Amino acid sequence: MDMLIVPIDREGGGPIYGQIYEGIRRKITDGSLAVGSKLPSKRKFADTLGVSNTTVELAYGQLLAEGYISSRPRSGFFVQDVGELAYALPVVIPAAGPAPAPRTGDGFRYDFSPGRIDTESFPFDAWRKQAKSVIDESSADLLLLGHPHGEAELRREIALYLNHSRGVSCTPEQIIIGSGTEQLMPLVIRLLGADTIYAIEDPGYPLTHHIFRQNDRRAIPVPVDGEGIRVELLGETGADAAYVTPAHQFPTGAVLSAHRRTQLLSWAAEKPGRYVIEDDYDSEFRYGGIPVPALQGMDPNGRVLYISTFSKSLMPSLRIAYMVLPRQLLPRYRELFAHYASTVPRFDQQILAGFMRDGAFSRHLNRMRKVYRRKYTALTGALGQYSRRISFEGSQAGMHLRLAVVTDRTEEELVELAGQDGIRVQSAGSYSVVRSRPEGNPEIVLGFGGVPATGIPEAVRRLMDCWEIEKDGEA
Amino acid sequence: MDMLIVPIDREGGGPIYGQIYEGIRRKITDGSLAVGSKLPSKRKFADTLGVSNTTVELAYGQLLAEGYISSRPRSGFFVQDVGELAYALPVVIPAAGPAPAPRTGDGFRYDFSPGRIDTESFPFDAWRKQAKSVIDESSADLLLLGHPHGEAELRREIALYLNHSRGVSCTPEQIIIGSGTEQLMPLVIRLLGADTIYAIEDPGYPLTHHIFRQNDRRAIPVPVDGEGIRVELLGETGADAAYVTPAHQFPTGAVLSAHRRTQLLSWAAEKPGRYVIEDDYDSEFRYGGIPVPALQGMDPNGRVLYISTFSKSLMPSLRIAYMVLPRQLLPRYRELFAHYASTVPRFDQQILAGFMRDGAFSRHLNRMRKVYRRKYTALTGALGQYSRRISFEGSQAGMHLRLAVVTDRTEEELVELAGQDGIRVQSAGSYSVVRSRPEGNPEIVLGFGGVPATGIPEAVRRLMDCWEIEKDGEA
DNA sequence: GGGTATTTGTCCGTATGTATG
DNA sequence: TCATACATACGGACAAATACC
Repeated sequence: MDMLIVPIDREGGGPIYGQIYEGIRRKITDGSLAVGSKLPSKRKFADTLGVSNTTVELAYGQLLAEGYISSRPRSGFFVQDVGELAYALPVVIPAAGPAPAPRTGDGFRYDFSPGRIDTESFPFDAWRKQAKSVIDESSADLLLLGHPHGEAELRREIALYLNHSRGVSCTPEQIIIGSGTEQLMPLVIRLLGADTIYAIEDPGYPLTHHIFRQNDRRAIPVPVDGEGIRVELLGETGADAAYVTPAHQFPTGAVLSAHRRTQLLSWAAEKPGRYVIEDDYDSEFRYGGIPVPALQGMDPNGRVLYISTFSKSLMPSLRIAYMVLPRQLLPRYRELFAHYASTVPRFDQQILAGFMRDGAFSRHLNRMRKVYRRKYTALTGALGQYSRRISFEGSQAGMHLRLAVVTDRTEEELVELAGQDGIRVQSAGSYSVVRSRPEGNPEIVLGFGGVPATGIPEAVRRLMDCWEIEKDGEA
Repeated sequence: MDMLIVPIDREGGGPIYGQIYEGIRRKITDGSLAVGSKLPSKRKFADTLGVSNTTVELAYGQLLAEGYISSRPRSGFFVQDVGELAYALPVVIPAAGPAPAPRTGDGFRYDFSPGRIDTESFPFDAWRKQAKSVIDESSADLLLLGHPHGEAELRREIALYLNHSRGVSCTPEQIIIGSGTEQLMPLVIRLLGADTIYAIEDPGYPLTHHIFRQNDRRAIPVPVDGEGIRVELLGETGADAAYVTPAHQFPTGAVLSAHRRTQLLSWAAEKPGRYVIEDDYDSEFRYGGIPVPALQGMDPNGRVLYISTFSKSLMPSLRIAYMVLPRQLLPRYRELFAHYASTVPRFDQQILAGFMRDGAFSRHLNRMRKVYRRKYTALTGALGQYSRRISFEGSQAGMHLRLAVVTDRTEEELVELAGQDGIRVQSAGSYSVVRSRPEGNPEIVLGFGGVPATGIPEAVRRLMDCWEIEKDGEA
């Protein structure tokens, strides 16, 4: 056997044993060391390399643990057959790139995507405090699975919040914590059975439509007007369940009118097995008028499944949402999903529970209401200067606005033009289920959550410039 | 020398070395450790207790200084004759602490449920370190949604780990991070299309069967024997995809034999559209023989979907799992799930990525391997004393064992009897799809992950007592 | 071919640097 | 600064395997 050498860098190369391990591993995987061949003995190799035999021992031990070599006691170490490496070479993974791309909104100067939130006013300190306290006080117990419906502490805080602030009437037992609408909705779909037909808002939240389709459920689009979904059309659809966003319809921004609310609840009560799925995704933010209480609280019959999320009110990356089930559905839910564990990490649930318990969540909401109100007024103010060509409905809520633009261009062209100028916007048409607007003006959805209030005037000016829309007084 | 054990409390029990010192001192003074007998070597003891060499060294140094033991260089430490010196030493008075909450796992004294892990050896410090660094350095950017397939940093670390520790050949682009098998499998099911028929192991992992059923997919049970799933029967099933646990079959513990691996991969390659779903849930833990490389790495044709989780290797409550998709399925995956966001909080993903990058994960795995090996040997050792009535296969892997018990009782009766005595066990029959064992001895699955090694002998004794099974020598 | 010297893996005690709080 | 814990590295003792006479 000729002499095996691996280069050793005693300074910056990391642990010596690691370098030895790595050198040998490479020689084995690239075939320089034949299967079955004997490695130098620990002592010999240690002498050759000028290190102690324990160092070599550590390296050999590592290789042994990973199955690259085998040890025959008092004989030596031998290269193992690490498999048919001929056609399954380990992939070389590039070193961790340097700066992970500054992420300036994917290259957009202003990003009006709905779903983006304000990141400047997040109470990092309060959140960190909770996180540290949860992590520091974490007992071994927190490693094990928690309650399948979510941590009791968090469900309690959510129940308190819902009762006080949203007019939702529920106990912690009715609450199911999940990772988001896209995770909770399939559960709802299975809970309501395979034969249920759903009515959905058109235009509406596209992800939900997607979910119905992917779960092989029928979803009938029902038109939306200024008062929200046209409840009077529900009867014709043959639907058993209606998915609605009463507080602030997406994307039109309409608030479901009181009359239609009553209508909707009566529709649900008419037949056994009918349900309303109330998605209350951004109800926390209203900038004028009275807060719209949840539909769920107006329903004496337990026909409303209430579903909401912390994506808008805290951060999208947290991935915590929840739903409130009517009591009569609980037994069936438990039966169906007896084997399921909660999909949300317990640490995060505990952090959030603490955050709410401390009152940090309500303080945060109060602050954010002001922040978003400023953005809202800045946006409506800026847009108001173009009222000859731009119209929008001011529902004074949420984090998005829908514009109608008087122009010859199509929605797609407007989106494209804005994009070329570094401004991301979405066409309203992309949220339509039934594409039924070749006539009428093109419409654009502006999500203002992620745009700094100070930048909004400029953003609007650039937008109008690139769409060649002049101010009311000009031209 | 039989194993010396001292209880260690990592949280409130004060310095570890002090606890070790105190434990040994007591054993010496009360005579449990005979004069002249050899203490475990520092390394061995450190391994046994799951602490570092130096920690034991401190304890031994203290005992040495106080004359309880003597050191013979390069031989070991030996118990000195301390005579009646014992009671002259200061007595340690236990801190007043509030009743330390027995926490006996839902009222069970010993919980042999599979899926439970060891919580005593979790590296809280390393985890906390990462968590704090992520939280402290978190920029506002981390509040927004991340990559839908999971954080790039984490996918990179997983790819590195899989390539060099599991023989899985993949790049980060192939990896999808999810909240668990129950969240990832439905994606797989939709990815492979509505018409796919699945072959599943019988007996097998019940949750997966559940998922197939709830997603309206056909799943054909295929029997499992000592070499794993009977691949030769796959052809008859008409299945297009096979869900298997090759590294350590659940619940039988069988390792899929080399021959069947080849067979399985050829079966998959035979027809276009055939796939193998490899669930590698607890492959990290093998206590003897060579580590079984993943099937995925042996497959040149891209027919294996590899799926695994951190539930066993870190903690179930973290809710992070991942899958590796064959390259040719990536376009379809992106198309189908374009609208989906990752369901795992970004904070947790970043923490885990840092934990892996630091090497803390591999260290943890190495330590846990030792911990579980101890439990495994303790369990097999204890059970070995009842070999006339109890048989089991020692696959030297994973965190569970399957026993066959010679008795007139049914599996249910055995489970019930154990439960009455505060011991939770599961019947093997509960994992069968086709109930086909009225004949034959009842079988029990013991998950030893969550039972302290020190308690295993007693747990087994109690179990045998309540089942009225006598030791080999007795009766 | 049987005894012996050497080689070898394994296990051991020890020392130092570092991170953390 | 100090206590604690760990990773890394050093060199020696031991017994089994091997090579050699």
